[in-house]
Amino acid sequence: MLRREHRLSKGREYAEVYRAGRAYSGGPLRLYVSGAERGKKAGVVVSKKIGGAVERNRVRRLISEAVRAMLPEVADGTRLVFVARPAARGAGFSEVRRAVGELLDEAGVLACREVGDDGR
RNA sequence: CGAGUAGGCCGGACGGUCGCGGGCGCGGGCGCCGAAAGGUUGCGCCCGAGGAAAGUCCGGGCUCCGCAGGGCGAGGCGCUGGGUAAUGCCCAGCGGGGGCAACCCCAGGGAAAGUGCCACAGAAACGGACCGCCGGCGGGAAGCAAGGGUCGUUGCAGAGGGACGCCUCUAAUUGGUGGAGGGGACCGCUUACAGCCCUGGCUUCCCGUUUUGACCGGCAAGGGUGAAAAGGUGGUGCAAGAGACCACCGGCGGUCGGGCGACCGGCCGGCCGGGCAAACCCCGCCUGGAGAAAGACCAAAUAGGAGGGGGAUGACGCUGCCCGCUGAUUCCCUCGGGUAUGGUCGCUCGAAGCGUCGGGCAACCGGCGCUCCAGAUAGAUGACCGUCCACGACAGAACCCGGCUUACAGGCCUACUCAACCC
RNA sequence: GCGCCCGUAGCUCAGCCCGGACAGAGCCGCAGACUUCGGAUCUGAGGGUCGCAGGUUCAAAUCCUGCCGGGCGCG
Repeated sequence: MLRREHRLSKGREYAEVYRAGRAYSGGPLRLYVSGAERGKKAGVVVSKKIGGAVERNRVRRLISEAVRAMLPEVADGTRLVFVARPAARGAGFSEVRRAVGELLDEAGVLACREVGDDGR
């Protein structure tokens, strides 16, 4: 799980990303991206279509862990919302991490590449 | 060793690196976010989902409704005694049912308070009489008509269909067995007349010699129907019968004894009474409403507005109705706006857990000692690596407890029963 | 966190309250008739664990209890 300062906390913030942001889909996930003045925040949405509480927690934790590992590479002033699609049911960590990386790359939010590979 | 019954326990383990939520301690406030309230850091130590956290089916605590009131209604529960904060839960027993047994199952009050229902069949579904049996009213044989029953998933008959390596005739053939007629097991349809049995009647004959009608009276055993038929079985008895009487059994009433009680046992009386209350109902007991988005506090207030209607002749609320209580910048509807206005508390120490001693058959209760064991708020348990095994099921707290129900890979322990064999 | 409703033929529904013996209707599909063929029409047959499991009752789609699945509403 991300630190609290890097989480989206209000329903209003999610609605803002949905309304003003762009959407990208790939594999088991869908990503909404919008900008902000400062800070980096991300949220994860897993609906009941995925399964029971245990399975939903499992999917959300895998996504959070993948995002946490890549967060230093994300540009400042970014709002992210990941939505799990039905294919995410029962996915492994490596699969989720690859999907998160591809979506972030496609969205063009990995601005701090020049920092180097010590970012993780 | 095998088959089984009951109860209880565990729910992958260990180590390392990175990461998340909370508590405590120590650096110190600045800075930062915010309109404000308030929030936000680093290091160290400790803690961090379940037996069902689930379903939300019961019962409570807690909070608010001024109190938690009375009556009606509605709902729930229903053998007895106990346990408990309380229960529809648990324990011990009683009664009934099942199992060779250990043991298991049961919404298990009232059917002489009343109403209702019991299809079809049957005379009749609760105070009944169809066929019958007996008496009044002798017996036998033959015939005739009648009533009832049965045969009957049948026979005879009728029209139809019809297997067939069947029969006859015809001689039809474009590389292929035709056409016509007959026989025919069998199949369903129609017919319900006949046959057989029982009952009484009429006629004739014979014996006998008071009266005669498908009548009157008595009876409820038997037949038959049904899930169920008016206590059961056997006997006595009688015109035929019957708890009319007798024995045993079952039920009911009384009484005596045992038990706190449900109930059990003995004796006496006497035979009276179908089932359904998870049908209405009667009796007894229980239940005020809303729910953590409960509720309290802080900050900001153009985050509140417009129109219509009701309201001190009592709105709204406590409650579905009445009484009683409360007592108003309020309540209801429509339109447009907004999308929990922001934050802190409530928030985890509790009918708590573990150990031990004592009481109790047990559920459980009491004493003493020790322990602190999630508390998030878009919501904390994850990723990677290594080792081991039986290769990991069902499944995630959201105010808190006690139960019930449901889901579940695999494993362990204890007690008991039955059967076979060995000593 | 509360409250309510529904599961019956392939589909849409009756029947349930007040239990009774073949569980019905329409549509679709199938077969036959009509037609040169098809449509329409007519005729016929088939198709059901009444969501699941227990219980009450002589008897359960119907009554009771517990589950499963689906849907709706309130704050």
